[in-house]
Amino acid sequence: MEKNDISISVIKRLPRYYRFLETLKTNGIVRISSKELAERMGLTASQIRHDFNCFGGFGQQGYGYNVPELHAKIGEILCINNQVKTVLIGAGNLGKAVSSKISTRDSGFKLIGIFDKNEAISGKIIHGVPVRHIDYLENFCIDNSPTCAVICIPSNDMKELTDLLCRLGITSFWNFSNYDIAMAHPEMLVENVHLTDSLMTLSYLTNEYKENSID
Amino acid sequence: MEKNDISISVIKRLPRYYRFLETLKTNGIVRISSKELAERMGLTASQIRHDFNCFGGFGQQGYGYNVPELHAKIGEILCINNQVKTVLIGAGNLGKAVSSKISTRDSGFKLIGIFDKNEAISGKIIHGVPVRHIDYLENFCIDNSPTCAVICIPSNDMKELTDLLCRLGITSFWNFSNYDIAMAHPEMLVENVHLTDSLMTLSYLTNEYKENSID
DNA sequence: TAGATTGTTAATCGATTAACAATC
DNA sequence: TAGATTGTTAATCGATTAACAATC
Repeated sequence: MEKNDISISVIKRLPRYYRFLETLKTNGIVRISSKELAERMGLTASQIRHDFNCFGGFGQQGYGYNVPELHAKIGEILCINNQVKTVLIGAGNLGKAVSSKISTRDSGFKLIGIFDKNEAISGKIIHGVPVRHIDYLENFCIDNSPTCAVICIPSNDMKELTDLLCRLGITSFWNFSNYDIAMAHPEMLVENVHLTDSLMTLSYLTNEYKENSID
Repeated sequence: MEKNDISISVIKRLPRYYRFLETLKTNGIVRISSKELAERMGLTASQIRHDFNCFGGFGQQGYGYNVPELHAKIGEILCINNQVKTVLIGAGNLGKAVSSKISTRDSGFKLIGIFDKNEAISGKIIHGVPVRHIDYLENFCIDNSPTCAVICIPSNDMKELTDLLCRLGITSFWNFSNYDIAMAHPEMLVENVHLTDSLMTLSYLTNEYKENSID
């Protein structure tokens, strides 16, 4: 099976496998069976074997999986060691919080520019990168060719901004705004983090739970 | 069909419907058909009718759906007007960013306490709520009975913290840490926001996309 | 070899889509 | 009434789980 055939539901589970295997590795655990991993992660052994098999059998019958090997393999699939050039738009609290995730070693991304419309914070250094005024975004992109943009500003004026970024060579977005980039630019890769949607879902579940408790 | 029978995949779509209908309402649009809504949202008309029908038919044959009515109905299902008493643990950049989401009118939650282990920021006011030292958490919960906790601190020491919060009457978590609360406390409601997982998924997709472009 | 555990196919389950009768 | 569009059932599609032969 080709790498490109891994279904999106499997891909969404890879980061959790990766993190979990990292913990096992740190604790010096070298081998694990699908059964034990399933118990620890709250999945079925069947699903784990099915998932791992999507990208080539790395287990050994009668033994299980080699933890460091599997961990490295998943990291490779996730391209954790790449350094995709990335710009951050918006240096408020959310932007600052998010910048530390991008700047983590092995994030797969390299933060090369930060932009904000607030002139008062221009020149401030965040994770080694100076904040520039948003007016410098266009020239910066022409000079440095980032391919990923992280959006940490409100949805107003997002149409102009994303149109500009797409023209300037951005191909993927980590989007924290409610603006629907994927609808406006179907050719772009967009990973959305909709905090308000997540909170609304929790609201629904919390209240449903209460109702059920009463019965 | 009972409210409790709405499947999780439908629930996850409700906030987006809600936001979309809000925009339509703001623009003075009163009626919309499943067909048009589908085109605008990038879904199928069939799915929209199926989804809306889960919580009772609110459309009218030959007419479509009444926007303000549907918007209000979904808000009601999401319990957007509730005021679930909530404490925030961690007042760093992420905590501050997240506190503004909780404090939004119609979030369904009410921020009543903020806690941090950094004594230097004790007494600072965020969205009208003072930051307290984490040592005061226990007594605060005994006095004020919050039922939801928002976790914006690293995963270390999370076991002790979540054990404490569960003992103190917390029943739902908005979890930004990598600690697996749901595995440790299966009886809790947990909505996870795993930023690193989201970024890793984007890393995979970005690199897969590049490979395909070359071919 | 015997026991353990994978890889892989088939069966099941659930979610999405298609179709169309009901009805505004 | 005729046209439009829903509500709802059936068909399809895809993801998860079960089963077991392969094999370490």
